[in-house]
Parts: sequence; structure tokens; C-alpha cells
Amino acid sequence: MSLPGRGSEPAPRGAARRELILEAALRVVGEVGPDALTHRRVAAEAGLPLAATTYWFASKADLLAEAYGLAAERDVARVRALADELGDAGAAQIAATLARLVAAEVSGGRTAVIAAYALWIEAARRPELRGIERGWTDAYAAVVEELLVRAGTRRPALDARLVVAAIDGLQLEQLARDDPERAAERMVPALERLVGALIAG
Amino acid sequence: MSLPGRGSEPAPRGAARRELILEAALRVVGEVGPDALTHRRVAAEAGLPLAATTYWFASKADLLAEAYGLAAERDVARVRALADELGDAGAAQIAATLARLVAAEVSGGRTAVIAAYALWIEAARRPELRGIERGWTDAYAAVVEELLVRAGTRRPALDARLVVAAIDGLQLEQLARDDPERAAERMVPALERLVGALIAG
DNA sequence: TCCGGATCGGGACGCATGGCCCAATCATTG
DNA sequence: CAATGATTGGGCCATGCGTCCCGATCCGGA
Repeated sequence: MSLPGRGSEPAPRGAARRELILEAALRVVGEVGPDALTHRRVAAEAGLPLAATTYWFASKADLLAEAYGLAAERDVARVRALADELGDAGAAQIAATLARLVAAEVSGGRTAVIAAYALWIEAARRPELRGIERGWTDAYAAVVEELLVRAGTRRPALDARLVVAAIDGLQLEQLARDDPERAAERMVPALERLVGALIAG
Repeated sequence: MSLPGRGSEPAPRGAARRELILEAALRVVGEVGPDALTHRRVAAEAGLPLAATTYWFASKADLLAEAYGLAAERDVARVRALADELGDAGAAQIAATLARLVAAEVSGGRTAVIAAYALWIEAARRPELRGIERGWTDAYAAVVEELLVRAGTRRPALDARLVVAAIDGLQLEQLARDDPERAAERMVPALERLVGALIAG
């Protein structure tokens, strides 16, 4: 999304602001919702003057789309890092580690997770956002597929989609619970069961 | 939610309005989002005067909660009816039928499905709504569990949760696509694979 | 038939908030 | 030490909201 070019300039004074604003936007989306994404609120959340948001983003739609892309980028990077770490672990290991990652997101980064799904819903309503969502989901699935191949699946693509779908459903389930700290103990067995069954079959 | 007592009175003039308003509210939530749930908009959507919504519902929170309950009630009724129809079908049959049902929802009742997930997200933000969501998910899972037991699962509760999670994730995936009419052909193989693997293992 | 409470309808007030825009200010460069 | 572009502050105007109010209408019981 805003990847190309980053790092070339040392982010003088403005570019850093840009990211500050995007992060504030994600926080607002997570805490209140996309409809609350007003210039004023985002600026306040970022601790910046009102004009800062209108200055850096042409429209609210731009701001939303870029924030969406940033969230996707970061999330995919997180799984990819985990996949690289995992090396050639077994099925159970993979499932448990993956489950612990997503459970940690739901416990610790609750707002970010809520923002992710809120944006997903928004993409369902606005076609121009769907590309971002599909990119996110596909990239995520690609990493999972890689893991499942190492574990020995016979239907890599299909199984990866299933695992990703299950992760999303389980995360959603956890979001409606009051004890996020127990997310891991609920998700680990579920994913172990799922991956185990898929590998076996 | 509004189950008890329904059917006893023939829904005079007011009670019908009440439901009309709730349906309009769900439509608004699906099309625009929960933040757009204002008296004016809901009244307009229902084709009723502004005063109608304030008359029948004390607050927006009440309206939202009752609409949420209604959506849950109807959705669960739909799966239950399907489960009753299915009788003692095999695993593949169960998976395919279930997949076709949820695919049909995403194709035909897109707005309602979006509303369902939008409300779910809202429940993640507001603890007072979480009970409704858990009731919905649990009731749904109970029906699925019944089906899976008939199919011969060894881990009914866990597998039911997994199937429900996968359904949610897959529905969400479909919502971000532009060709909802193909939802069935994407969901049927996935659920068949999932249920097959779970039964086998 | 008549009555009183329930129900319905339209409108007006006051308030909060949003996007937009412009003039003032600041920082860096040449 | 200008000059140019980045940045900020704040005001303007429109929109939309919740709430309240009062009169019209309906309906079942006395």
C-alpha cells in the first residue's frame, strides 16, 4: 500500500506524521467504527491539529483505504515471521503455534483485531475496498498453505482456506467473550484438532 | 427475545409495526452500519413517520438489542429447520446441505448477513450485547453438533465449534467477493472436506 | 352509543458535529 | 535574509440528530 518508497527517504517530518495518522485511524475504527472516522476524531486520537488529516489525506476514503492496507501488511508480516521461525515443525506444533499467535492478537491487540473485522465488513459494503481484503486473505492463506504443505497436507489450497476461515471464525467467537486471556486455551485445541484431522485425511 | 406471547394475540395494529421497525433496523445495520441506526433513518426505511420509532422503542440501544435478537432467532430457526429436514443423512450430505444454506444466505440475503457480522463486531465493543451473540452462536453450534453426532463424530462439541467457525470465516470470505452467486460452489467443497476430515479422524 | 386510553402523525426547537476553507505561522533552502 | 512550501488554528455554514409537543385517530369496554 504505502510500501514502495518507504525507507528511501528518512521520513523527514511529514512522513512520520502520515503513519501516526494511519495508526490513529485504525484505533478509531477498532474502538468506535468506520463511521466515526472523522477528521476531527482521528486528529484528536493522533494528538495532532485538525488540519493535519486533511493535509495528508485527500479524503476520508483514502485514509480508510490506506489504513486498511497498513493493517493487512502488518498482519501478514506477523504470520510470515512466525512461519519462518517454525521451520519444519510437525502438524501439532504448527497448529498450536498458530493458535497461540491469533489468540495473543485477540487478547493483547483486541482493538486492532476488531478494526480488522470492522474493515472487512466495510469491504463487504463498498466494492472498492474488496481488493484490499482479498489481498490480505490471500496473502495470509498463502503463508498457511506453506505451513500445511510442510506438515504434509494432500489438499494444500483447500485446507489453507479452511484453516484461515476457522481462524477468523474462532477469533470472532473470542471477541464476543469477556475473558480474552483464555483465548489461547480455547483456540489451541480447536486448531490442533482441525489441522490434525486435515493432515490425517 | 420477543418469542413468548407471539401468536397469542393476532398482532393488532401496533405489534406488527414493531416488527416492521425491527426489520428496517436490520436493513439499516446491514446497508450502512450500526452507527446509522437513527430514529429518522429507521423510520424512513420502514416507511413510517418519525414518531413511530420513538413510540415503540425507548432508546436506540433497545432497538438495536431487539433487532439483534430477532436476527439470531430467525437464523437459528433456519438451521434447525434444515437439521430436521436432513434426518439421518451421511456426512457428505450434511456438509453439502449446510454449505448450500449458508451460501444461499450470502447470495440472497446479503444485507442480512452483513448485518449479522456488523452486530457481532458491535458486540465485541459493547459488553451488554455479548450475551445475545453468545446465545446465537451457542444455539447454532448446538444444531450443528446434533448433525455431527448423527454423522458419527468422536468430538461433537469441539467439532461443532470448528464447523461453526469455519462457516463464519467462509461467509466472511464470500462477502468480500463480487460474485456471490458462486458462493455455493466455493463453500460446498470446503465444508465437505472439513466435515469429512473431522468424521474420519 | 359513548368514552378514555392507546396509537399515530407532522412539525419545530436546540444542540452537536462535520467538512471545508483561508489567513497566519513556521522551517528549510538557496 | 528572503522565499517557498509545509503546517497550523480557527471560523463558517450546512446537516442531521434527539426530543418534545399537540392534535388527530383508532378501538375495545361500559
